[in-house]
Amino acid sequence: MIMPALFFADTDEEAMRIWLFKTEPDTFSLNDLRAAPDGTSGWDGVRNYQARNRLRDEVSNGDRVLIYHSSCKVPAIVGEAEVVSNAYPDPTQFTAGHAGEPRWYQVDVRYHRHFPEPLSLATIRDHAEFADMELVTRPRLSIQQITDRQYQQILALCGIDEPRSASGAA
DNA sequence: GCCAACGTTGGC
DNA sequence: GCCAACGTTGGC
Repeated sequence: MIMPALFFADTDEEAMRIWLFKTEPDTFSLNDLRAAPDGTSGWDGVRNYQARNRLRDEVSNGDRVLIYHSSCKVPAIVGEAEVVSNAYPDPTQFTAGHAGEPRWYQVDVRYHRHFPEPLSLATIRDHAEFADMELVTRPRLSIQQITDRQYQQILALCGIDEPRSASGAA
């Protein structure tokens, strides 16, 4: 049997990925995550198939997550967290006495930091280099991918002077 | 609160 | 499997 190279690339290397998770701060904010026990909470309530597929198949323990506040006064990237579990069934999908094959998944995330300067959606739209960010091109997707380059640019705009190395390779 | 864009559902 | 109707998202 021949395994496609991509199979190994995805499963062997486990390169750290960078994501952007959207949340409505009125419901669950970065402050709420910080205040959670251990600064850790399950990221539940994702009810979109593409977002679900990413959570289940691509998001993995150790990945980095930018937290974006939506549906609020100043929609913005406000800080950062990290993924501290692999995907598991979202328990909020099961109503009492109605368990079954899980359809929705979640991961656990742990608070890392607020950024000194939140990066507003308006500012992101003003920067041509962010034109291909999913926040711009697919604004409704709740689990978004961030490239390494975008990540470095975002950190700089958010007032982070000495970003952690974004990948294992220096 | 409005409304455009988008995702999902369900009849055929 | 098409597509109209409907529901949701989320910026403004």
